[in-house]
Amino acid sequence: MKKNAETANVHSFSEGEYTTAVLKAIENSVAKSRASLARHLGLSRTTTSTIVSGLINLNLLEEKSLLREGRGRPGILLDLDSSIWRAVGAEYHSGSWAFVETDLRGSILRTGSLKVAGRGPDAFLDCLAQGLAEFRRNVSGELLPAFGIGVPGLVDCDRGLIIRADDLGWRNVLVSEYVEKKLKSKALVINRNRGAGLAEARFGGGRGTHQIVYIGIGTGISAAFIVDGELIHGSSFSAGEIGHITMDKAGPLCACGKRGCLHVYSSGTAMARMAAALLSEGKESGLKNKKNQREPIDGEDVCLAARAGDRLALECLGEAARQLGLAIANIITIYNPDKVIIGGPIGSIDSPLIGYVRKEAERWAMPHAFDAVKIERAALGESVGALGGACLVLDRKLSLASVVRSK
Amino acid sequence: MKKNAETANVHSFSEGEYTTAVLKAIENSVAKSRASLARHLGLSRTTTSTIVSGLINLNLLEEKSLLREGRGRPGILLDLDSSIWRAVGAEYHSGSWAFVETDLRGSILRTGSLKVAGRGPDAFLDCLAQGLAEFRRNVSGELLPAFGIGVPGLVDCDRGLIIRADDLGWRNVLVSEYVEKKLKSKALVINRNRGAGLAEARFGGGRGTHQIVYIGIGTGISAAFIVDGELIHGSSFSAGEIGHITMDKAGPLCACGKRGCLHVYSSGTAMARMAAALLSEGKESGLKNKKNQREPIDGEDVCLAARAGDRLALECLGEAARQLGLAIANIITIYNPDKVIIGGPIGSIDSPLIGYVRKEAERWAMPHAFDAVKIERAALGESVGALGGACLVLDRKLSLASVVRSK
DNA sequence: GATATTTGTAAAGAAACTTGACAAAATGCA
DNA sequence: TGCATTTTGTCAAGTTTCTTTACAAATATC
Repeated sequence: MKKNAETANVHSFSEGEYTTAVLKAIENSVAKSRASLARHLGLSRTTTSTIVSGLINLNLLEEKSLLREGRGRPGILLDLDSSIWRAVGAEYHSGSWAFVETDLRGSILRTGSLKVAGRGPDAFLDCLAQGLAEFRRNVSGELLPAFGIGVPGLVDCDRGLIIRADDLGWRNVLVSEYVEKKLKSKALVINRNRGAGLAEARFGGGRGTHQIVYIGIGTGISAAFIVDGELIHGSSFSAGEIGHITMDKAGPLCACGKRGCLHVYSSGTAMARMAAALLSEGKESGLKNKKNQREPIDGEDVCLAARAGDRLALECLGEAARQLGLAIANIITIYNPDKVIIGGPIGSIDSPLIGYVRKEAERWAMPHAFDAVKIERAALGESVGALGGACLVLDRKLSLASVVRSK
Repeated sequence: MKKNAETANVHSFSEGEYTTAVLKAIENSVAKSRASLARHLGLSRTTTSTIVSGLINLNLLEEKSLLREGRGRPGILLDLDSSIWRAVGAEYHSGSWAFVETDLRGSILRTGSLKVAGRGPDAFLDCLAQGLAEFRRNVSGELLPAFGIGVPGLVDCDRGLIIRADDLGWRNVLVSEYVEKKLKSKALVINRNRGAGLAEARFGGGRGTHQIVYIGIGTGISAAFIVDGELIHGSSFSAGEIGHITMDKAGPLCACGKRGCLHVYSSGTAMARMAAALLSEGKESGLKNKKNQREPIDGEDVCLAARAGDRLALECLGEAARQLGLAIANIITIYNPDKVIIGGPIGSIDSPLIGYVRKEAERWAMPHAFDAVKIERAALGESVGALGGACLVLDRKLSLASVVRSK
């Protein structure tokens, strides 16, 4: 497809509609060879061949084995070329920056981290730029010239800034601007939880599904809604903020000033508070030891104890699941997703939580919608937030790779 | 754009990507003249001119006045041509079929209705086919060869059937198949409430917004989620069924078998039940007269009485709004829409309901999301459901018109 | 009234896609 | 085994779509 000179990118290789479609079809495994691509996209085999050649030249695709299926000459299996291009993503989490380097298929090749020295957005940004500069030095291939960055708080993805992060007390942190100035490379910013959801949708359990809901549980709770691989941002970038839906108008006071938010029942913070309260009532639990060590109990401790069978911890999880299950039930009824993925530092733990949630959701969701949904634990590991950042870069691999090669 | 012969539509006129884009740009008023279209779509003025000529030839666009803005030669204002093509939509509602004829801009030119004689899906379908056959005879222009049909219940839009309509006790009603056989014309089927939401999004208060939520309140409650003009169907076509989200696990029993559904608090049925209960307690109200007439009070009666200032009716509305407002607050927090449109037979009445809901929603929604949303009453009138059907036809005006003209 | 600016169209050329043909590589059947 | 059948991938030639360049028409500004 040709473009007007006023807005055109002048490259040796076309970035047309069909080129994107070919890449997507291969990514989603809906087509495997040139001929099946042609059938799937309604293009001639010839054109498909030309497009594929271009993508192979750009090292975005590679030919693999032969496809022996049915009779006739076997096709050549095509897949993303994982040998050349690299994406770098970052995520800020509990005082540190985590970095990942991935190939085009989203496989993590290398990780890194850097603890932020100091407080406030300046130290936060400074450490990010330093960490990225260091991390990109050791990239094992050709770097796609952009960084994807997962950060806490409400993010304006268009302008690349944190509108506000209430936990940290920050407002209007210009992340993209800072990184782009320091590193002379494009920076794409996303809420870290939404990024994790995107990563799960693309590379985790969400592969091949149309509508997924990712629910990230850590100290807080938030969600990501993904329709056909695209994140729903909302009109002011707050779609998915389920932590502050009201479960009970007369419930306990939440930090946000309202009462009975999901946050006060089912977040890691809530689990920890509940456990501490029960312990101070004198109930028996393996968590006592931890308490004696003067380090406060957190949500992860509770989940791990529950996994080990601790009765007090199980009680806390059950209580959290009662409200979380109801919230998920209502989301399933409202939104009718294919899949609900439970992740985040707490949600990823192989604890009884997901079983409780599933049972509760089944009880309250509309049966038709519940029958269509699978509720699963997140498939990806710890670096999923930074991987979410890398997703943003990988989404643009075609244009990024073209820019590099046209130089 | 050329298509492979295997899947191609052989027409005199191209239905390419850009042609669709030109139509959409004009519909959404993002561009007005050939030159502004060219800039907006990144095309040359020449190509844009060619595409526009084709659309004018097909009577989809027309030239209107000159655009005198700034200096230079004035452009020619383009708009949808409302003089030739007609779309027909239908909706089933309380025992009758309603029909509308619209022009390309969604203006209603003519309405009609037909009462269904008999019960059950056979009479329902028979009457639909009869009514459409009669209604299309008097179309005032050229008919786009498809019918858009809004029906109650859970609808499989791909296959054009009612999966189930619990209120009526029906299952697997093959609407498209029947209509297409009887009328030799394509039939597009949608849930009537979702259709109404689509109509409001396209032609009502939702014009120009990105994410809208339409909430239809009649005897039941359901919603439609529309992102960038496209309806979210969900994985099994039940996205938007908010009538059966659980507001209170210990609430009153709902017809669906669960407790405390939104339906039992805020539907028209619920309002009527509440009013009847208060009356039987001996409370004073203008609704008494109605009751004496041995015709049961319904939700509309309550809303109309409330509008007139009746205290008992106002109490019922306030009670309904308390739960509805909370539900909407949570939807706003979760989904962060630009606009929430309250419609349906009950929601469309200019009663105090919307004021109550707004107040309640403000109280419980996350402030950031609430600040970004407008809560409004539906702008379109009674025939909105059938207009929703017509929307489905108008969405395909390009290909439908091409098919007709290529004959 | 002259100049600058913008619009819409025409003719020629470039780019993208298709058609038809053919060699290559497999299967299926005699 | 051999031969017909099927399917893939590519080449050359042709068609369609879009762009570039050029120009007349219609307005605002000075």
